[in-house]
Amino acid sequence: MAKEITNRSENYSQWYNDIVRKAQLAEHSAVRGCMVIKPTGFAIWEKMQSQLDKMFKETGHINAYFPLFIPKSFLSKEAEHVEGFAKECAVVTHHRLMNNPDGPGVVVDPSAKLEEELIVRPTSETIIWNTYKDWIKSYRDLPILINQWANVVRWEMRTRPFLRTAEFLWQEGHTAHSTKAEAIEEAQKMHEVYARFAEDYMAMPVIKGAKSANERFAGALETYTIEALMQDGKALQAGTSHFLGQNFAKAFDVKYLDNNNKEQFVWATSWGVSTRLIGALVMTHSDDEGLVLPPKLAPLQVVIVPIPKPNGEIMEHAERIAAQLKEKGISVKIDTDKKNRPGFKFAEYEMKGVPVRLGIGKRDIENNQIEVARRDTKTKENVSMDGIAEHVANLLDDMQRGLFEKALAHRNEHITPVDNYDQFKEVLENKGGFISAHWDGTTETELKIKDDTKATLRCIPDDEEGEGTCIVTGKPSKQRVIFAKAY
RNA sequence: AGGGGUGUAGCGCAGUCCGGUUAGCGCACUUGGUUUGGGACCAAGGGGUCGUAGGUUCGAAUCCUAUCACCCCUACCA
Repeated sequence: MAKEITNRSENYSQWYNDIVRKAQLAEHSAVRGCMVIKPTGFAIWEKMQSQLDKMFKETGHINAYFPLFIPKSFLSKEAEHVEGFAKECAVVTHHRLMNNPDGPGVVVDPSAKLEEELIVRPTSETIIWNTYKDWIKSYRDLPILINQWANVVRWEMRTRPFLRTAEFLWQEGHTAHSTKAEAIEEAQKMHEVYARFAEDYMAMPVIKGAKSANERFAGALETYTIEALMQDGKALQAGTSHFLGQNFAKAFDVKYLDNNNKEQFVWATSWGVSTRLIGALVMTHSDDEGLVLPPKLAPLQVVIVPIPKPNGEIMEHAERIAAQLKEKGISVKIDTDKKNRPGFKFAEYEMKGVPVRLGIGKRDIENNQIEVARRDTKTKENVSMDGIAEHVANLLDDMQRGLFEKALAHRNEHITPVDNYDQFKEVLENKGGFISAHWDGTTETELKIKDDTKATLRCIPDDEEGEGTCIVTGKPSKQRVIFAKAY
């Protein structure tokens, strides 16, 4: 039987594309740069959404929805913001079509030109702060802690499923505060929420830190990031949280009266994660056999395969076990298909990343046992049918932990401290991964490294101490920072 | 955005250079049968505006022009 998925060692990009397609997460659409997220891929997103949404609610946030379209003039109100996004905006210029006077089909009606063009949101700061202006009058109106689940459009030249698409789904939190300290605390709190989600639910270890001035969000004073390492040694920015200072408040004139009856500008944050996390999930855990998912985010956690095929007796046992699993909150499906043979199904479910597969046949029933196969290690064991639900529940926990530990080990093996520029280049070239090095703190040095090596400054880690000297200039450095080639 | 490549059935491809019966092959799909504890086998079927739009020609998957999409390598980005 032909191998359906390219090996990682052969062609990592192709491997990624194969997984996305074969595990039916997404496919290319008729629209340039836009993908169709298929039911399996969307189910993963729904799992992520429901958990994140819960965490946002627990930290006091509520959901709302703002328009898809943004008046062009709004975008230009914050100078750095417009500079960051102007190059990748979709623009709506007309509001009507007409029959083509010169032939078949329809054309844009030239008489229907918009007075002011509309931008399809690349992010919503401007429309939101234009709205907050009306909502905020007094310190009593603050804080505003709002999140929205939405789609955004960034007109990218090169796209890849989930990692970079012209349209993507995300959440964006936008908060307004009366003090600087409170806004910084908010940005850091959400940074922490993202890190916890990545590690506890995606089983994906991340480095928490701040972005350099050069890598900051357009319009932010500080950007906090979680950076993950993919299996090919490249870094992926998995979530960012921004302290926006008073930039947007000033651009949109959002002021409040404090308790001394004095006008003050409002302090802002924004934070977001996107469907890119699905790409991160794929590239963190999957193998040459297909998708591997952490149980907490797997749309289907357990599949029961009757062997060789469903019949009355086998189904009786299968349904009983399925009921026991559901009792414990485990999602389970019995494969009642009679067309394919067990071997085919095994390969199929491995490709799709179902964490646990249970095989039940005549032999098992005679021995009061069940065959339990785990996707992550590809090992099988026979387990007594009594207490099987308990066993599977523990197994899922083990797998969740095991996937994190494995990813963590890989990540830790690929954080390499270096003390001079030659060593930096050598490690980047031959080993890849995160490189921990001293840096003098200037954009100039950062850009030189990028020009020389293509590595970017991923983050200035929170938990790094110890002074040193910059590997490029020899100037003093407050702490080591993380460089890597990135997605 | 620059360079290179590819578009032929759901998927993977041959055919294109050198135009000429009814456009092929493998997998997948349908039906019947035999199988069934790690990707089964036999037989008979169904499925194509050859990416799209023009053009050249008696005749175009094949030649010409335009256009769109995707892939790889660079540049930019969640």
